Amino acid sequence: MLNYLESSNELLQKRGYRLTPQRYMILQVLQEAVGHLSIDQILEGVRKSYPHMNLSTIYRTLELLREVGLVREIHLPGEGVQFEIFADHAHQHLLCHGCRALIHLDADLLGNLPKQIELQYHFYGVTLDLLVAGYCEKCWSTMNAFNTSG
Amino acid sequence: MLNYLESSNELLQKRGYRLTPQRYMILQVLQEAVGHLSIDQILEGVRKSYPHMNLSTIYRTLELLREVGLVREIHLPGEGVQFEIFADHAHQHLLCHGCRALIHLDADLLGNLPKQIELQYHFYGVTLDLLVAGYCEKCWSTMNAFNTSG
DNA sequence: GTTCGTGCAAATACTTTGCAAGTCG
DNA sequence: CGACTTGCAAAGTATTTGCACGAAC
Repeated sequence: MLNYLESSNELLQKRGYRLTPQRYMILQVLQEAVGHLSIDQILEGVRKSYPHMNLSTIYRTLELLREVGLVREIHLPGEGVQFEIFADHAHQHLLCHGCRALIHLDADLLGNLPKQIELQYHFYGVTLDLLVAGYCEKCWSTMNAFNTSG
Repeated sequence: MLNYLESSNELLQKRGYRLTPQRYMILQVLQEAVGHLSIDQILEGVRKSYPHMNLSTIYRTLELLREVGLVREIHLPGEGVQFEIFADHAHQHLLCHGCRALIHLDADLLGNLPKQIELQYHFYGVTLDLLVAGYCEKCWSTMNAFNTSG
């Protein structure tokens, strides 16, 4: 997928930034990842090919890439920040409050909501992030053992 | 709303915990708040009536209350963790990547999705959190000034 | 008296910043 | 040369932990 990295380069240049080796490597790691990565995972990933990579460079780079719209950050309860390539798809997670199990939902649950919101609120390039949190069967019964009077 | 605090007490007791003055105050502050509060806001709030309140007590208490299901944590891009009384309503935020403006959406955008998910995934007591992120009109044009070739 | 909870101080973890040196246009 | 970047070290924040003391069961 050189195309992606090339177009990233263009975008950065237009904003007066360079696609340095470090930035390139970070984008590459993010791109090759299936989902979102934590700061540490990114660091690790880059260090496989460039052991010298510095943590503060990661932070600075991610902030830059976020600002120009190449990556986005994801927050999930109980976890640190994570990052991923900015893509035009909805995120849908199902989280159990009890055991903190996290499931990715694939079904298209949100339909044409994005369009609807763009029109209604004059927002553009919107992505949706749905977090469904509740209790899985197991944790639910644990909860209820305490909740029901008696 | 003494009822709420009383039932919190019951719940805690059942799990072998006590509703100490500190915990009581924290719940009270959260309850009186309109929306979600940051750790600092909670500390501040409690200190109005009890200047001695300690930060680590806040952390420990929130973790406890979260675990028993009385409060929940909320993460929004670019902000620290926030907490609120666990209530059975959906959160819907609209965030601008550019200026980080945050808008609460009131409309009922998600319909019967909760029920649907409970049935389909065997999760219970689910709440939904929708984060719609995009660019507001102003930031969108700024972006485009850079994005369009030329 | 034993378990639970708090305050305080110290330890960790996470993130940002300042600066000297290197790279690219 | 001048603007942009990085690595490193240091400074900041945020969060967690250990422990002695006090309160509740």
